[in-house]
Amino acid sequence: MNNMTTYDHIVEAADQLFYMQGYEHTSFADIAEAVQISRGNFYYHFKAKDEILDAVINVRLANTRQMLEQWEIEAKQPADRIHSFINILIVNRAKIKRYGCPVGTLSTELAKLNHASQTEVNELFTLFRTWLRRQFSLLGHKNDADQQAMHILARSQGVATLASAFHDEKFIKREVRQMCDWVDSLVENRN
Amino acid sequence: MNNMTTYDHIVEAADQLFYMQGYEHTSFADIAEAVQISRGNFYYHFKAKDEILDAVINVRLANTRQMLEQWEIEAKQPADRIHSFINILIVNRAKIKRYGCPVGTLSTELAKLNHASQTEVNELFTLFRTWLRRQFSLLGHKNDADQQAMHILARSQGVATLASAFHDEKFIKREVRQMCDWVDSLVENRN
DNA sequence: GTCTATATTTGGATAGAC
DNA sequence: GTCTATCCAAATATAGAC
Repeated sequence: MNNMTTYDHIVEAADQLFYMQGYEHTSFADIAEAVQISRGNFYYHFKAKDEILDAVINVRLANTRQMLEQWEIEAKQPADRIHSFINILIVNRAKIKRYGCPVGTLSTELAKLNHASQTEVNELFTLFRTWLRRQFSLLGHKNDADQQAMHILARSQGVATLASAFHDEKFIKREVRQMCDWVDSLVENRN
Repeated sequence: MNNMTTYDHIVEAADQLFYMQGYEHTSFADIAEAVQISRGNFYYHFKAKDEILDAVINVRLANTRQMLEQWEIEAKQPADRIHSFINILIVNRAKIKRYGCPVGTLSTELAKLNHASQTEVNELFTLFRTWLRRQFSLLGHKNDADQQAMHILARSQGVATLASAFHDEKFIKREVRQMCDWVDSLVENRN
């Protein structure tokens, strides 16, 4: 990946910094230092800070779509696919413990800033929601698939928030197990 | 309540603005306008912005303690008390839909700012956690009372986050009912 | 494409009059 | 206690050289 353009480097660094420090708290100076370019150089690639945010969101959207596709390929059973979703809490637990969920925290911040890109960030949530809904539907829960999707999304968000507040990885593991068990119980109930 | 001091007015306005706009995004100018005082006047009451935050947190801690005491007086059964907790999602649903949970969102923001007052904000979470733990214990779940407390805290947080992202009050009501039912099921299992 | 220099604005904070 | 005036630092953004 050494054929990455400066544009890509900026977006990549901004992505990480927005996650770790928050969008507003991250300055051009911060990003410039991470990418090792001058502040002035930014404005060749972006008109304003908002545009970097949009670029970051678009990258996240693309990555998320790819990840969801991958999970669908890797697991044939919808229950296993939902497990894959729940398991990102485990896979990313180190960062979640420090910075929370990248989607949830950005969504929350932009809501308070009343930022124009709120809708686009929430599209990230919608991506997960729609994908989960389809899996629950395949599981045989056609009537309440969307409600189950929202339910598991919410629980994941809550786990990320509290794990971050209490810096507690064991809590993550415990809740993840509970959620997976709950998904499995849905399968059994169908039979 | 007209015998409130300027100090009180500042803290009250800051409390609301920190909730609605976030801590960092709220400027002295914002608070000054809300309280109708000059910017310079702040520094008679507070040495720095951080001190206003501390004052806000202390007020929230006091209010929370009082609220928890009240719930304990109003309801004799632990299950009903836990219902009272869950029901703040309904009571405050209009604001939650717009700004999320005042505790969770502040905790998340301060974590990203790596702010010195993180610990104090999380004391708010601990207040709820300890109180809930006691109720679950009284319910007969002595062994896993703390886990139940964390579980219901996390679910509340998740509901607040998603309700805010999707601006969905019906979702709040549905999840609140589920949580209350879950608490009731714990009572039945004990018998 | 990238840099340096600089303009502009905002926000936190201080000094001192009233 | 409250105000006005002001300082200082940081942050976004622009201009123009290389």
